[in-house]
Amino acid sequence: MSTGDNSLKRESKEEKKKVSRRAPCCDKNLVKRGPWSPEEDLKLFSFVQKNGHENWRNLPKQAGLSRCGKSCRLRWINYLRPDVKRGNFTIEEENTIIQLHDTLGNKWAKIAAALPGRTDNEIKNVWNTSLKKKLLNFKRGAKNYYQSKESISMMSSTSSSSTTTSNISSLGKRSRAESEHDVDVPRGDDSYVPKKPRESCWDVPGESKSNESIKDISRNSSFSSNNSSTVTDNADQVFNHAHQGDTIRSSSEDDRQSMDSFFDFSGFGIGLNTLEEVSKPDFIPDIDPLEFGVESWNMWEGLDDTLIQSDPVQSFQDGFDNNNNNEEVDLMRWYQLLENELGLGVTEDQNQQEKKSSKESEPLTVAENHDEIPLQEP
DNA sequence: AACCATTACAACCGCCATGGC
DNA sequence: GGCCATGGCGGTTGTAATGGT
Repeated sequence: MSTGDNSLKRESKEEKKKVSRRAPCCDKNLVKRGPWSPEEDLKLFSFVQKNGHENWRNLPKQAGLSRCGKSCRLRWINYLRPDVKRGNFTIEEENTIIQLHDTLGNKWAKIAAALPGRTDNEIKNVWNTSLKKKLLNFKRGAKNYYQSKESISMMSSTSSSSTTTSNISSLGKRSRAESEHDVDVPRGDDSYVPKKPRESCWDVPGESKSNESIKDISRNSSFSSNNSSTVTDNADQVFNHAHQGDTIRSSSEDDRQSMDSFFDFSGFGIGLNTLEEVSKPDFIPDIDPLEFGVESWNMWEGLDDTLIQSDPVQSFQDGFDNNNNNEEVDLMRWYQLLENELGLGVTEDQNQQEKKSSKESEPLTVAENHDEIPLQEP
């Protein structure tokens, strides 16, 4: 076959492709785009409540909206639908997302199916803007922790000399260059702290997002009634109510913040195979945080933040030195659990031996080396 | 106060799956 | 089986809000 034939064939194929290419669902010049106004929300909400949504393509026309049907559908599903749960994600929900993402990948719709009231879009956003980074920090922390731990073991077993100090530093510390080459971490440092989430235009002052949204109003005021006047009246009520809008602090903000501090170890955590975009050094233990379950996460959350965030190695050592403190005992147990999970476990006997040998040889204690093993960049 | 960087989230885009004809 | 319309999904973008300097 000649090259001319080939080009003809290719052209006809492309032509066919061009011809068969579906026309856009709506004329972008004729439909409105961008953020939805309260009036539009009101129209859509009222219409769907009254008539349902059998055909999204025709809906805008029937509802008096100059929007693409697809846009209406999205707005309804992601925002106006009565059973959409607003507000911040709970720890349990975030844990579920992490678990499911680990097994399903970016199957947001499937993940959303496991979280009633949450939309795939919302979950996707939370993952991309928050959870992914938190887990990244968590993972990075594991690296620091185990590096530090490793260096302590080395010191103990070799009756370290003064030269060890610098070794510890180099092992435990992440260089600036290293930090700056990390993937997807804002500001190139280790201190990612999510900002306060933005409030929706429908949020009501003094109420949580989830308490007094348009959806709840609809539920509480017989919005589902077939009586059109009732629908309209209630829709007006929604409209008026919603536009008292002012920024508020959601009731679950505390949950969010505690979760943030929970995750924001800024250098303490565990490996995750869910973050495929993160290049993993071989020596980083790659365990699945999902193994811990909600109870374990909650236990973490219950721990003193300073214990977790300031210096896990210190905490680790303190655990041996002060077993009377329940929290520290728990922490110690958790570390052991973690180590066992990682297959890097230091057994109880080894711990005792290590402690003993370290006392005998009197190396620099972790406490003394505190400044030498910074887990956070200043 | 102004500017800039960053974040969170709503919305859009394009592709794919499905079902009816 | 092919075509078409529609809905669903995941990736990406746009932008308001926020915080830091």
